[in-house]
Amino acid sequence: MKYIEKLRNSGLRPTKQRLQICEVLFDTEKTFHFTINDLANKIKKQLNNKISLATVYNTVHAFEKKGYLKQIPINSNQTYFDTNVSDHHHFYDLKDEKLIDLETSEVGPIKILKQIDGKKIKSVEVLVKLED
Amino acid sequence: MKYIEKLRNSGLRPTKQRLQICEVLFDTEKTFHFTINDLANKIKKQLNNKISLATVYNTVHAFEKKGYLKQIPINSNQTYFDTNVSDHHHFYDLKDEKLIDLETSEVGPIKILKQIDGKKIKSVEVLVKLED
DNA sequence: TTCTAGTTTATAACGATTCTAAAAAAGTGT
DNA sequence: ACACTTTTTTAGAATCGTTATAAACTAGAA
Ligand SMILES: [Mn+2]
Ligand SMILES: [Mn+2]
Ligand SMILES: [Zn+2]
Ligand SMILES: [Zn+2]
Repeated sequence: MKYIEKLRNSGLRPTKQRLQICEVLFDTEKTFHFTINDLANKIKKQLNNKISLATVYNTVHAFEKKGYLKQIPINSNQTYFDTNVSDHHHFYDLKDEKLIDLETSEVGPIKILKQIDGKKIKSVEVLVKLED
Repeated sequence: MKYIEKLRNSGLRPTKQRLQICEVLFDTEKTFHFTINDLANKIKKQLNNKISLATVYNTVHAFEKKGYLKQIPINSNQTYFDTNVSDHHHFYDLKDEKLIDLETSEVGPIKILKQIDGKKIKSVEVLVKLED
């Protein structure tokens, strides 16, 4: 299995559950956005297999910490994650409540002209809200 | 009271509670960021007066709908609001979990080179995450 | 195999937010 | 002032996403 090494190198034991979640998250043509609930449902359908919700939470947070997932800063009752961990931005369709990727190359260079003493910039993320 | 008209013009009855919340939110030198809980505490201290938490929620949402407050897109267990309703951006200090304003004039012009069919851009918000 | 630390699991707990329904207040007309 | 309607406030309950718990299980090492 191609994820065993990846997990081992991260200090995460390659358990059956983690490998299955890897499949669902990373064995895809395209990257995607999801909530924990989305993911739990996807696992059930796609793998015909129940993984405890607590494990889904634990795994998603572990993967996020290792940089295999990103959390998307948006206001929602649920937290959104992204399997696209490259630097990029998002459209948020307010009506459909859907996220759409906006690549860095699709946004002109962003100049931050203010500095905060003793702090470094870790990331710059743009959220473009859409209406009809 | 200077907020009576403002509320009436918005179709909101100028109740004692709403006027008091207006004072706390808008009778300040500087704009600020807050959570519902922050606000409830501020009311208690500043006005020596209890307002039901449900009313604080209702009022904040009513004010947001009327455009007197903005919600800040950020991932936190609590929702952050902003009394600065002008178009502007934010730094987020990951360590101190604090928001800092970043004015539009302090960010170079942002070009969005991608369009979504049938949708208009409502807002463009930048979140700059800070680390030490 | 035996041991140990890490992981999974069902379930409880937590906490921010929303809902409920009854009481209070605001607005309107007389 | 009064009667009447509509909006608002309120305490408390309910909801629901997320986190904590603690017991059972498992991976990896010796
Ligand atoms: Mn989380
Ligand atoms: Mn809200
Ligand atoms: Zn994305
Ligand atoms: Zn602000």
